[in-house]
Amino acid sequence: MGPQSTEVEIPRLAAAKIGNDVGLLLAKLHATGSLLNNKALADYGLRERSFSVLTLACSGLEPTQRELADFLSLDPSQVVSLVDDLEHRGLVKRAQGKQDRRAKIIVSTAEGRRIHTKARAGLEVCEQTQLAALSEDENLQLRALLKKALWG
Amino acid sequence: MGPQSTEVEIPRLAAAKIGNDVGLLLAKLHATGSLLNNKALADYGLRERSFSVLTLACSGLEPTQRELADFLSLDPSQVVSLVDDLEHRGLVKRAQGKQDRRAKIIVSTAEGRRIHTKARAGLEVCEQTQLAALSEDENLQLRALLKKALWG
DNA sequence: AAACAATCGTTGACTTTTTCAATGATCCGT
DNA sequence: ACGGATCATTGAAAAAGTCAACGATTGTTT
Repeated sequence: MGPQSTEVEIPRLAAAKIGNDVGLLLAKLHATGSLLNNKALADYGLRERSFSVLTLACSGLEPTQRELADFLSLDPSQVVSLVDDLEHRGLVKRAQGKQDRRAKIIVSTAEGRRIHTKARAGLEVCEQTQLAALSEDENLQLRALLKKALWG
Repeated sequence: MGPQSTEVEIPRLAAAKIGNDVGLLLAKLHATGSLLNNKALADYGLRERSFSVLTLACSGLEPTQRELADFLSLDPSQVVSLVDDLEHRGLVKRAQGKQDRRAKIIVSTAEGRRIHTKARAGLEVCEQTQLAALSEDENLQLRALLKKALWG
């Protein structure tokens, strides 16, 4: 079958023009990454999104649900589900907004922070696996470029 | 409300650790990009995915549906739907596989290539808009890094 | 050559996710 | 105090994703 490395082989179709489309590249890397991430997070009963919410709840930034929805590109109703789940499991809790009593601030519990620390460790291994083809420098470059593209 | 540029402002939550997660950055850039891309493609009755299929059908690589599914990270049944739609509109057609008569090769029609050329032009404007914060060099770097991460 | 397991595209059922409008509570500007 | 806007929440409808089964065909084993 010819030479075969342990790496993922380049698919024949990558030669097409579309192999340069940022949209497709993002979609594909995101798809494969999500698969790995969700698998890694399953050990802690989390998925990519609930992990994101948990992380932000642990950040000390005291995000409101609206902020979570905007930041994570989710519908507000989806945030309700995610927070419901995390709250039922005692990992986060809803607190009343400080200036705005309509808003609810999501904060982590001690248990939530415990789980988050563990899960994050698992995820970082996972991320390293996904970007194994990149050097340390390139890894940092990629993050920087993505951030710049998003927020200038 | 303080100074306000025409650019997207940096959300408060981007300061969190998760603002460095490759997974989240990919998800977010992909989400905002898809929105723009689908909007741009709507003029031609296409969406991101059908455009991808059409592009590959126009590539001369004669992809099978299985290859499309693998390359685009889709379930084979989703490819069936996408090809059905494009075929009904006369943009692509199914041809019998050459070595393997089970497989079906997706090739573009003249009309398909015509639409594709137009749609691609629209998309490129769109991509440029999305990555406006990046310089020409950075734009190329980003593509290169994404490709390397995917295929080494 | 006959039998067997594996693969391709397709279908249909099932689950999950997304989208959207409506609601009560609260905020803000007038 | 009034009116319009925003927040979280609910529930319903639409879209997308997942998965197992099928006929046709392939490659392999015997």
